[in-house]
Amino acid sequence: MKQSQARECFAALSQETRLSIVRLLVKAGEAGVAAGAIADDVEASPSNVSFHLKELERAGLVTQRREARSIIYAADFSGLQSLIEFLMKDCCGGRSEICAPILAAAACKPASKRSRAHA
Amino acid sequence: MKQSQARECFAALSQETRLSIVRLLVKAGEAGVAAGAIADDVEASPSNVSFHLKELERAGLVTQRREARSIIYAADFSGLQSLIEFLMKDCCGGRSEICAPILAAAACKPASKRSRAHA
DNA sequence: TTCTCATTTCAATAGTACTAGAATTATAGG
DNA sequence: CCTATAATTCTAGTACTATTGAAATGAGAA
Repeated sequence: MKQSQARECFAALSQETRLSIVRLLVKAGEAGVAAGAIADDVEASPSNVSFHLKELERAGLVTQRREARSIIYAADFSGLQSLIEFLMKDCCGGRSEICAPILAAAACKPASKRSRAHA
Repeated sequence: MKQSQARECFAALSQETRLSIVRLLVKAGEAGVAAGAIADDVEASPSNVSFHLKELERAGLVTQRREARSIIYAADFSGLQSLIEFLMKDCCGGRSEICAPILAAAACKPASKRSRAHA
């Protein structure tokens, strides 16, 4: 990923409504969420959500597909991967004992912030 | 990390000069870089870099310490950790087979984009 | 103390992004 | 074909953010 593209991704994520949308879609996974349902969830007008979704798509963070009358949006996990990769690339001059725990902490946790799993 | 704070982080990273600074400091690791040297590296005026460093500090992405006449800035790796954690939290409804490879790909690679290590 | 270097603060300007509402396009059903 | 629904596009107004250069601050050296 080039720096200019990473910048666009961060810009996309720097806006309240858009960040809420991405978080919603990250939770939703591959199933995705229809545009209207997204607007309900983040409590914004349809036109406003449409504007932000286009922005997120341009940044490569979400994908869209039509399903009957609805348009379903889903997080683009490969885009997220590239972004994190870009941010941490060459970190610490390659001393992985510093950055390894950072990524370990980010590992997929099922709806609980604590490390003590209670599922 | 709260959403508002994550938003500030992304906003901080969404600006060309600031993103260059963070990448520089991520590479530099704990040793850090003096403000003046940062300005040279990213090719911006001292006052402009100072403005951006303050912004990055406010977001919790860099730390500063004084060393003689210079002020040394370093990446705040715990801040970066929290940010990635926030972005990927509860992802895919807990189906780690989807998000695990994302984080694996982001693992610390010593200055080479390819997986074939040649150090 | 006085001088010098490194960095920050300040004030003004210019550029960019966000929001809301009305009109438009696209799909499904009667 | 005509109506209803889902979503997007367009336009205009408002607010925020970045940049620049000059002046001020703070730390060390003579």
